[in-house]
Amino acid sequence: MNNKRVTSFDVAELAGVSRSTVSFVFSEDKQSRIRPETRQKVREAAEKLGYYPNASARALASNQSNTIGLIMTRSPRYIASDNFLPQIIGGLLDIVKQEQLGLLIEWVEPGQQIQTYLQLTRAKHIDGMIILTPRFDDPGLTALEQIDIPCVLMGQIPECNLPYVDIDNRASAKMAVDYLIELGHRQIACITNAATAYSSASQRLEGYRDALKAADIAIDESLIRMADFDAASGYTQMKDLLIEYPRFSAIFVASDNVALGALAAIHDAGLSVPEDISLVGFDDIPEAAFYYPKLTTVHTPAKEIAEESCHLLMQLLKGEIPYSRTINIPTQLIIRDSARMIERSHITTN
Amino acid sequence: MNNKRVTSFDVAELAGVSRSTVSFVFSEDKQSRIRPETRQKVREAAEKLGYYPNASARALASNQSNTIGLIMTRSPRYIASDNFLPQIIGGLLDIVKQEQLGLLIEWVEPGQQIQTYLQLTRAKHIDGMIILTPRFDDPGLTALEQIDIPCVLMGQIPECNLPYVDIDNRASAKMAVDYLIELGHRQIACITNAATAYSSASQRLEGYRDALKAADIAIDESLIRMADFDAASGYTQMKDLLIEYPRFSAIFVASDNVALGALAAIHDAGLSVPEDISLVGFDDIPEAAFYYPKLTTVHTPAKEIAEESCHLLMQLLKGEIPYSRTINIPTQLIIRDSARMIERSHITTN
DNA sequence: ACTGTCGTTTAACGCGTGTTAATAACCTCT
DNA sequence: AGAGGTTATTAACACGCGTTAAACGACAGT
Repeated sequence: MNNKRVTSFDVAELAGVSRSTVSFVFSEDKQSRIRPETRQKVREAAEKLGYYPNASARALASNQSNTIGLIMTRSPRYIASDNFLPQIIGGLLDIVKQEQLGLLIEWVEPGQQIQTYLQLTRAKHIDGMIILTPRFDDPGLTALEQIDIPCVLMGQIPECNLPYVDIDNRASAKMAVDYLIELGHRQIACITNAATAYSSASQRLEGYRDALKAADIAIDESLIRMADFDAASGYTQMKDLLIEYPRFSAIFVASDNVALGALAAIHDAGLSVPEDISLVGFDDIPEAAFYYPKLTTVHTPAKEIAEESCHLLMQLLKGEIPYSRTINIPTQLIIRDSARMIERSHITTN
Repeated sequence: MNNKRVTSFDVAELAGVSRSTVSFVFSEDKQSRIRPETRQKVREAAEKLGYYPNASARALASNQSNTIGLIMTRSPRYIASDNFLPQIIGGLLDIVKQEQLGLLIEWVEPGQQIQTYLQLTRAKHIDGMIILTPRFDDPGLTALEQIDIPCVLMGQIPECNLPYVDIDNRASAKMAVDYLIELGHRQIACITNAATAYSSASQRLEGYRDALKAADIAIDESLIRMADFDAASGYTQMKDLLIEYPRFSAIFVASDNVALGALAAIHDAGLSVPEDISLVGFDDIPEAAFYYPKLTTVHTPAKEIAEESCHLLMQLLKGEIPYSRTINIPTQLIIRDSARMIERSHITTN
């Protein structure tokens, strides 16, 4: 019906007050300045007219957009098979809604990082951002350090001073591999979750190495493979591994997504888990408990990570000095069915 | 360094032209109005100063935000385990980036729909929106029909005239069940993907009924269960089904996510797929090809759906009249390993 | 009745850009 | 060289709201 746009002026007119008063009513913080009855009048008028404060005008005048950005560092092709993402988005949406903020999602191309980050923040599209799985080789990060833009990394980059929220990837991976060693395995392969340009991938790989070293097991580089986030890459890498070098009784796969593919490759090779090969995953995505066999894996509390990131970012936005600029979320090994004690039978099997 | 905000005025000054000229240069469509050399000068000045046009000011002046919204109808709890979502987001991000648009993600609570939709569009946070898996019982949709807001549904709602992009859920589900019937199955159970308030769920259930009717098989309501998007609900429903009513040789599970849980329940019951029970899924999420057994399922081209939705919305935004306001994307039955011809052995097994 | 005080309300300016209508520059042709 | 026509540029207003400083009104005390 009412095709005209409703502005605060209209509301003011109907309520019999000035436009400023309307503005005061709608900026909650200084409520004390307005008399309750006046505020009530304004609210009613706004309601009657169907008034919604214009976000752009507000952003322009106040110089804040009340929107934060979630920056993804992979291409849509890989985003599409990232089962960790929904958990992150779910967690963020929850908080962002409570806080009346908007959530903008963006994908940044390699090589475009600096420009994209600057564009997003300088243009005030967003007040601050959360960078999901940052990369070592991201030149934009140092740019962000210099300019003072509110920003939180989901994942840690060594020698980078930006605030971050992360798990201890290295220790968690070590915990997983330690478990395999405890079970008697000595020949343990590894498939990473991604290329080592991603900090989580290289850190998890380090954890794998740590565990072997601590147990005095020589590291066999040919037992290490790099996957690419998704099940398909896990399948490929596992298949290769089985063909080229079948001398291992256990494997640490640094992502449940990838592990699913690995499982399929093992099945296709006529072997089974954990009878022939023990497998420990990483992430504990919701589906991991339903894989066949149910995955023993490192639980990464995605929701908590999302929430902490969001809170940290909001503190930075408000100018509060956070208790700590770096937050580590504890992980936990979830023991299910995909790993077991090594058996003699294995040796004959392979 | 340059802590002052750079405005088009600064650029104009450096380039020795007026602010309007700068504005013309940055609004690509009317490029012809500016002499190439002038444009070049402006571009260089902008580059040197690190100028990024302010999004809010631009949105305010032009009355368009160059941002579209992706509206989710479920709670974060269910969003977190939606493996279809990454594909949608990946697809949208791809196009949105090409078109220089922003993508805002929002979750709408039941009961808040009208308010949320109005708020988002009237406040010009977004120019238009895509509503993911709309619900029958969403009163906001009729509101959207009346007011003229660019909007595309990902999923069809009967008696709703809003533009939509969808697959033919009913026919696709029938195709899946037809296949089971072809394989000789007569006692076929069904677990839906969600509550029937979601259009896709009720439509897929109808397709299941259609197939049985067409084959003159009586419909046994006790063989029908409703799941809730995720594997956990699939597990629960399947377990119930196996305990209460084990007289079926095949099952149609209207979502791969849910199917994963169902598979786990079947395994836990000591049965196997497809030896004891044949299963056909729906969606063909990327992981489906790696489940155990590899899922026979209906391929839903998520990326294409995302792209078409986005394109349709953009046409609406530009005021072009689209070739068609409703787009149906064809699906396809992907035959893998989870369904097979019925065997006599089955009868003894159950 | 007048002054002073405190708590409300308002006028007016600024945020940075898009865009129209008018001006200026330039070129061609007689 | 001047008129007419085309193109390049600019001045000025609009967009809707936040916010500061000033105006206003009520009220108490002398």
